[in-house]
Amino acid sequence: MKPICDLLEERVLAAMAAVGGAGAPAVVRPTQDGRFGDYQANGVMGLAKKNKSNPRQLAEQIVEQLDVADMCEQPEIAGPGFINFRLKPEWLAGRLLEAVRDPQRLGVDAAENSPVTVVDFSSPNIAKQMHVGHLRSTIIGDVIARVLDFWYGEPSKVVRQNHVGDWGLQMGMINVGAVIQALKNLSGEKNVQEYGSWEKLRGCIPLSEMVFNINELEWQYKEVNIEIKSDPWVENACREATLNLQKGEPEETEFWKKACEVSLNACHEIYEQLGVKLGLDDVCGESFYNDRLPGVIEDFAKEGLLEESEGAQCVFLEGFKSKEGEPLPLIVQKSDGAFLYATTDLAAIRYRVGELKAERVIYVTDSRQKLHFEMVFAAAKKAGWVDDSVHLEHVPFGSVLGKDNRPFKTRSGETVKLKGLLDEATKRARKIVEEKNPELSEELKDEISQAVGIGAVKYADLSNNLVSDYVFDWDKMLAMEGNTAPYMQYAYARVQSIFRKGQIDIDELLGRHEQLELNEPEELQLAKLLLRYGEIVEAVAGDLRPHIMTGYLFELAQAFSSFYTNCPVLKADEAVRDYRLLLCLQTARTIKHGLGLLGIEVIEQM
RNA sequence: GCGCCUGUAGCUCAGUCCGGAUAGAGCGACGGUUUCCUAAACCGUAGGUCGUGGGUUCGAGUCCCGCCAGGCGUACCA
Repeated sequence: MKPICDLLEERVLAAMAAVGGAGAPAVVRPTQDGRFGDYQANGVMGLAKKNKSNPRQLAEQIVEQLDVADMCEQPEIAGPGFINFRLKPEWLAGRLLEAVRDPQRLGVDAAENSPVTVVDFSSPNIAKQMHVGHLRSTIIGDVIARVLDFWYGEPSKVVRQNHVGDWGLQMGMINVGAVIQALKNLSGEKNVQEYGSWEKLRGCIPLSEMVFNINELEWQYKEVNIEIKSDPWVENACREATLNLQKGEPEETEFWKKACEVSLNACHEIYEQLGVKLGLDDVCGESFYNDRLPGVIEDFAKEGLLEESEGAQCVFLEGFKSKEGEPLPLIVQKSDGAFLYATTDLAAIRYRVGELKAERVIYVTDSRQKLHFEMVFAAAKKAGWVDDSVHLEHVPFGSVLGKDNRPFKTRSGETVKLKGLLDEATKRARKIVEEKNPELSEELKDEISQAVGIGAVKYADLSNNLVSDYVFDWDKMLAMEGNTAPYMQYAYARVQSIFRKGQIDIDELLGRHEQLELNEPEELQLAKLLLRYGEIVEAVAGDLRPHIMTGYLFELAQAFSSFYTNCPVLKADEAVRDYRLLLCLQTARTIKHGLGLLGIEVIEQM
């Protein structure tokens, strides 16, 4: 089904063309105020200005040409030249019925000619547990992938990429850390200073026999950082270990593989807990691009773009300036010969465009990396690796802040681990369920607290405009009132309880109805909102801004709550009862689907 | 210094890309609603120099220029 907005747009355009205004935009929008009808066309005033004609007279001419009698009441001209449309209840009813008959897509058409799209998100580091710093990328990226996947339709054109940090010096560091720790365990608090080099250190313990979990790995990593400060040779040992790994030494490689496995398993437990669709298949980390890095440099050199500056290999791009006003380079190879993240990102672009055949690549990272991506994109274009048919997009987002308006930390100043955060969310939700509905079964309480707790964290994040920072506030996100996950889930549970109480057979209900009537204002309001779902999906897919969806769902849930209190369903006369049941059905589906695109679960009871 | 982002009701924020009608929500405050499908709800009231000064326009929260405040970034971390 074509969105109502688009239908009206077409009709207005046709009418405008008929009075000599072909090519001018119709600017059809939903009205902000119900007194002006449901939709309005604002394009007439612009056209009048262009033609130097009287806007109200022009509007009259256009309205005479307008053919909208099937869907709207007689359009009205208002103010300086707005055309207002009020949709006919019977037309709305018919359309709603059509949407109800499409349980898969809810009457939302898939986009045409959608591009193969890579969504790069989450990107945690090996050897460290995921923390709040990964929260936004992970859930926003997941939402973008879900929305585009639905909007693009079958077959899927969305490729998820988890660009994990699994290479570089930190890999050597965890290796050194693990050995030091193992030695300490064997010989008490013995000082490791005597070893003096990686060669001696690694000889003490067979790397392949080491066993560790993610907590140990992380702790060891921190310990190494401390050791480096007291024993300078440790830093060299880390470099040697890293070098051995890069050379493919079997022992270091095996250790590295195990560390990756342990870390990734921990990440995937978090994804599962969060309900994020990101699998091991989607992992394509820095190490993957390792042997493609020299090629990046070579190609820049071939294109004549490579310049040496202060010992580093750089690409200079127009429009980027440093502090001193000098040209700001994109460094692709450090003076010591090592590659850095710009190099890896460039190699990744080439891989995605060249081998994954991506036509659109979306990077979901915090806004501090904006400049980095601007430069990387510019460099990739300058080198000719991407042409104008490929869209590289950075979706920047703000930080998660604590109540003090500073980056979110624990009381002792540590980074907040995602595991603990999510567990606490569920725990807090559980406490509320216990208070509100102590009679539910334990199993149900668990299910509810899971959905509500995790949903609250995600919803709170997604309902903010991406670019702004937001303050992490348990009480606010778990509140039942306001634009929150629990409010939305509650609205859904209330609809479902109607079907449960009335023992409604949905197939039978659907089979029984060839028509639908909308009479009460609450019914009409609900129907109009339900029919806007497609417009919303399109807007979210187009702008990549999930809060458009949360805003819509909130409005929908409010409209339903109002309908629910004012229009009894099960107690209504048979015909009215069925019309209302259909409204309920579509409401439930839309909330479930919309929350689904946001990666948030619904529950049948709460 | 330069660049980017942000500044809208007591608080949290939509609306700014693409200019349209009397600037919208939620929370909090105040008042009302429960013999009735989940009151984790609903209905109502109060509350705004849209940071600020200019400009463009029939029309500016929205576009342009200046200024103020905060955050972030700004050559070998990611």
